[in-house]
Amino acid sequence: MSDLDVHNLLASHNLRCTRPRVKLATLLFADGRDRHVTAEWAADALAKEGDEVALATVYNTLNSFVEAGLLRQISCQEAGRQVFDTNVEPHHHFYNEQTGELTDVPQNAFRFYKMPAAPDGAEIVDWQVTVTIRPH
Amino acid sequence: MSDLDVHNLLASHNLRCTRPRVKLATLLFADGRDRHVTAEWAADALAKEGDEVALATVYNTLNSFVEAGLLRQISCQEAGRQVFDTNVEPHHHFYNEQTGELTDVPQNAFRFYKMPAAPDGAEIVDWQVTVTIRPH
DNA sequence: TCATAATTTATATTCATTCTAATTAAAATG
DNA sequence: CATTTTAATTAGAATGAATATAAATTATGA
Ligand SMILES: [Mn+2]
Ligand SMILES: [Mn+2]
Ligand SMILES: [Zn+2]
Ligand SMILES: [Zn+2]
Repeated sequence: MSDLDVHNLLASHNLRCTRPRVKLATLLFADGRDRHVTAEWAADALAKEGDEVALATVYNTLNSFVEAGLLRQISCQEAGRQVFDTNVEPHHHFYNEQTGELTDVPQNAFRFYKMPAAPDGAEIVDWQVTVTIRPH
Repeated sequence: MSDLDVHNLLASHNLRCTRPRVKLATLLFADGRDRHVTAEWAADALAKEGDEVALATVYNTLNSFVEAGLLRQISCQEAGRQVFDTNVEPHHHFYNEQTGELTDVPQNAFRFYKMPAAPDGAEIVDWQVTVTIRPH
């Protein structure tokens, strides 16, 4: 993903093109890989490249990205810290209980022939599976 | 669940029978209902009954109950606070996105004919589904 | 270029949770 | 029952993640 692509990505999501946003968008989206990151991880990764960004700005930016639909906030495992997922499509996760690492599982890796009905007065809007795995 | 039952429950899990533990065990297990509670909720509930217990003790006790297998710690939704589940059997959850409320879904409410294989070098130890629901 | 509104940032603040260390209480022992 | 031992409780301090504040900076477009 080129500088221009990052610029377009931000612009097309109504996000002003600022240094912290360009750096973070490049870090998170440039290679198209799925990532599950914390604010601290992102701040450290930028710092290692010499691109210091205030931690408050990292939080602000990640939250803006969520609001813009570029990131999704996930809250499975590791209670106590927010994790941001670069994959905003519906999908599931492997959770490695040794390392805490999350890995994507495609939506269609599960096929159910029985699902619970929604409780009265409610509708199902989403479902996601967390598969806990253990290295052996 | 009588006082004696609570005493036996604690004793059989190698937990000394202290006032905070009796109060919390009664609050959480006496009526056999499934509950998903935070430490703060439990502390408030005890205080309302006139059974003040220090918040640190509530945390200590809930964590002891988890270690003893009386509670399970769940970490879906509402990142930033621990939720303790009185149902320690494998099961799934409805998550009401309006209220944040969690409701149990029995393990057998899902039947699948396709599940992902575990990644190389790992085995699947557990899987759980969070079904997000919205009142309509 | 200039004006305006948005963003960044250092810092303070909030909130959930854990830690510390002194006190209290439960169980075990004689 | 009295004593000893060991574990649990607690107030208050400390930690750590995340947000709020408010002053300085910057992006954008007029
Ligand atoms: Mn993912
Ligand atoms: Mn449950
Ligand atoms: Zn740009
Ligand atoms: Zn008892």
